[in-house]
Amino acid sequence: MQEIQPIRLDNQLCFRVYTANKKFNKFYQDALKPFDLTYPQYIALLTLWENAPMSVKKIGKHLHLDSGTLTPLLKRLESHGWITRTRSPQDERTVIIELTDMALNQRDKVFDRVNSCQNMLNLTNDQLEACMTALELLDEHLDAYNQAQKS
Amino acid sequence: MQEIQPIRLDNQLCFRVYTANKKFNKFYQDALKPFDLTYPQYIALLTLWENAPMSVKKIGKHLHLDSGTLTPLLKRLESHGWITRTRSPQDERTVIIELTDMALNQRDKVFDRVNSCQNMLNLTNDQLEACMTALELLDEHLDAYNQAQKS
DNA sequence: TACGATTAAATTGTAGTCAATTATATAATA
DNA sequence: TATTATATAATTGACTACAATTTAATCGTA
Repeated sequence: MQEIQPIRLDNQLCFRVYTANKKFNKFYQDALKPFDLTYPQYIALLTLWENAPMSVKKIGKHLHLDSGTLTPLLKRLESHGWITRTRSPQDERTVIIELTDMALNQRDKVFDRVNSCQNMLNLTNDQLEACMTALELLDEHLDAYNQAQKS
Repeated sequence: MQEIQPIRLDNQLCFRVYTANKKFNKFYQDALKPFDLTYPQYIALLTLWENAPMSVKKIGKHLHLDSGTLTPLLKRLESHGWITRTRSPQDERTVIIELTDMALNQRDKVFDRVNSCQNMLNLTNDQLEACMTALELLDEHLDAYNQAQKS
């Protein structure tokens, strides 16, 4: 006969991640308030600052988001003047996202603000490294599980 | 003159947490599929299995969720037969959530299924502990920041 | 060339999240 | 006691997130 392991919420790693994610959201809500950006909009801009111009598909690959999430999000960024959306003349299926001058001009201001907020988190490099390592490991194992379940 | 630290998405701890959270969601979507539960519904049940009966307010304190999230979520759990929602006769403002017999009967089956899926993650106790510790630390620092910004 | 498969975005529907407001009940107090 | 303040849920609106479907364009191939 099998012994059932009772599950306590506070012991659960998933709940720690879930909670940390929400607190990070709040953190960035404060950090990004001067720019009227949400966290998902911010990470979309982050990848664009690195790689623009990009197709919606490519952005989705970087952020693990599909068009159901990205299309409205990008329309909001467009209406706020951060990006432009244009169909590629070479392939009319793809939409090319480019950064506006405003987005390029604001980049360092955003970086500056975020960096200074991050400094206020008072995490040492060692602590930060330990967190990154732990999450990378977790990521790998979750990937392996999710991959295995697809088949 | 100040040097601006460029921000790369893949280096960002927030993005690791954001990604891990989504992968955990997918993990639990698979684990909970036999019970037709979402992850937020599952953690609501977890705290109820520990503490029921509970008011909506008290559940919200445990999960860091407000009534805007909980009211519809609990209505779904009710319509699927997991819980009952009744106004307290002592204080008509509060709604008391109780578990149904079905929820009590299913508890061990859910635990069993989740435990066996967690085993498939192949994380050693040491690795699990390291992740928990890292996230607890992160939690504290995020709390400290968010608390400081309120004033 | 024409037709079937594939691909990229957009759309639709369901669910979660939070801020802000509203409705109702209870508590505090003038 | 009447009025004000406070507390609890519910509601509304905006934004994510994802599964499933739809639309349109492109590719492969018979």
